Amino acid sequence: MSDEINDLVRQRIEKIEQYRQKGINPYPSRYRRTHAAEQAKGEFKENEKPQVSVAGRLRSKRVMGKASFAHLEDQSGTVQLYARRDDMGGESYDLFKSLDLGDIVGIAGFVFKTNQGEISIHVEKLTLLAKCIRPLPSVKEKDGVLFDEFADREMRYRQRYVDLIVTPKTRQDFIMRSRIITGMREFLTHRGYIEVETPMMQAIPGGAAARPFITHHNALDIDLYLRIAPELYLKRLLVGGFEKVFELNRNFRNEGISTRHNPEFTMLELYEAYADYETMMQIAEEMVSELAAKLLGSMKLEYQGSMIDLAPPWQRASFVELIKKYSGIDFASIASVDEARRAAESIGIKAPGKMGKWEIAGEVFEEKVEPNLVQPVFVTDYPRELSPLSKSREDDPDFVERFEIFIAGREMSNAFSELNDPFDQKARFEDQVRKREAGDDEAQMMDYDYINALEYGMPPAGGMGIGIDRLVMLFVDTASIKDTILFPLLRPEGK
RNA sequence: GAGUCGCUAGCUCAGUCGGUAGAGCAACUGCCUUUUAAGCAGUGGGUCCGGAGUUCAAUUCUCCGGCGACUCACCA
Repeated sequence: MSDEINDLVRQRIEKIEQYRQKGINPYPSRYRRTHAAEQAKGEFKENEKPQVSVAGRLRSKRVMGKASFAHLEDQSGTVQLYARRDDMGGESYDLFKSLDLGDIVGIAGFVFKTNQGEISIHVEKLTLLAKCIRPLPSVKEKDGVLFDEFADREMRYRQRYVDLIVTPKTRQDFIMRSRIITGMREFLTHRGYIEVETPMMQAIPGGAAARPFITHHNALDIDLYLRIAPELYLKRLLVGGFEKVFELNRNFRNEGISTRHNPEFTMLELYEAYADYETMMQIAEEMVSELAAKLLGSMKLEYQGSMIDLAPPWQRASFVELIKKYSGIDFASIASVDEARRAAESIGIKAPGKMGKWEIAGEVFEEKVEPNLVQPVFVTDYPRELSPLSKSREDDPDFVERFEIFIAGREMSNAFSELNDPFDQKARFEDQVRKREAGDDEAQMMDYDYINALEYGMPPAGGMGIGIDRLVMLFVDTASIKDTILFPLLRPEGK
């Protein structure tokens, strides 16, 4: 708790003292309410006085002598309160007048309609439930327009609880996030998937190219890594005989923070035995478009000024052809690394010496292709060199059965037919180890136990990962990933 | 990690070509028994992010530092 005291806080603390002297407990243990605010309004009947009790936070107050209006807010919405001295008694009315914006109160009374036509609660009994001693940002609202909106982004992230109180969009966006996640669970469980939990602390961090966080287990005296992906554990479960599994939880990557990156982020990963990357495309299309239809009421949405149509089928285009289309470079007809480097440099893309041909192609893709991929598209057939866990194409082993989904210029998903050949997988790991030894600290580590698992036989399978935070960004039309994470990582405030 | 911008009352923001600051809302006092960004009258409230330097004088100028936003780099 902050020890910062200003006059406004002091005044409210003094009110608490006054309440206590009058025998009013400013923090009572419980209050039984009969209705949520929105529900209470639904009880209105002409010429009747339906009794309700509600509880919530006082968000506005208009005292007009011996009568007052206020708005009470709970999670369901807001309801206006009407308090009259003659109906509740002087002492109780004085308490009402002394309330501050932000106080949490219980209200018992009857539902009626004001002259202005707003269904309200006529207060008969007021109970203080929690005194708010810190002043809230004084956001006001008329016809859905906010005045003096709480705008300090730093404060909104650091004190998300305040942001949630005063910024309706923040509340709505996180409810949307919850619905998306719930919707995904339903979608997958209805298809026979089971949800599993695999280690977040791993001795060998695998399944992605990223720098991990390191932690230490004291009793075993070993270093452990926070997982960068659950992939290798989920595929061990395919070996074990679970045929449809998913995990929807956090990954941790020790990398930069940006509008699109938070060190801990939420990923859906799913794996299905006897399926392949084509199956994953169908699941992605169906799941995302169904969620949009259900939660947004439309498969079209506006994201940062662009109209995006999520209705299936989504466009499909190969990695190589997209690069050719947007950069003019045809990597399929380029034989040497030097030639690839010259081609990239000719369009202003740097290609450091240790990069291979397809890594250079990856750079060109990021630079020239990604920003153009506004409508949903499956980018297919990645080079094997960039895909150490994907199964090679049978007709062209230099490429793999893999796709990434791009929407609004962002990678939303990565999926492939899973590499289940232990010999091939071991060779790919060895290749990664060489890159690692050459200084690529994002190359993957050898995982002999994973190879061991594959040696028992993993059924052919399709798998997919979907970045949840980014998908939520799309659905709630926000430019920063921080607006989809309740408590994004910020540097601690120095004192 | 680099660059740009920002940090002034509880909140949203003005402002000071260097002479220690102002508005609206919020708060306090008074009036007001159907208001709703309520209204009217009055009052209080600030180490102007921190430190150092220049100066008679720094919130303002310079430098260093802190935190944030955005862009870039890394990445999903």
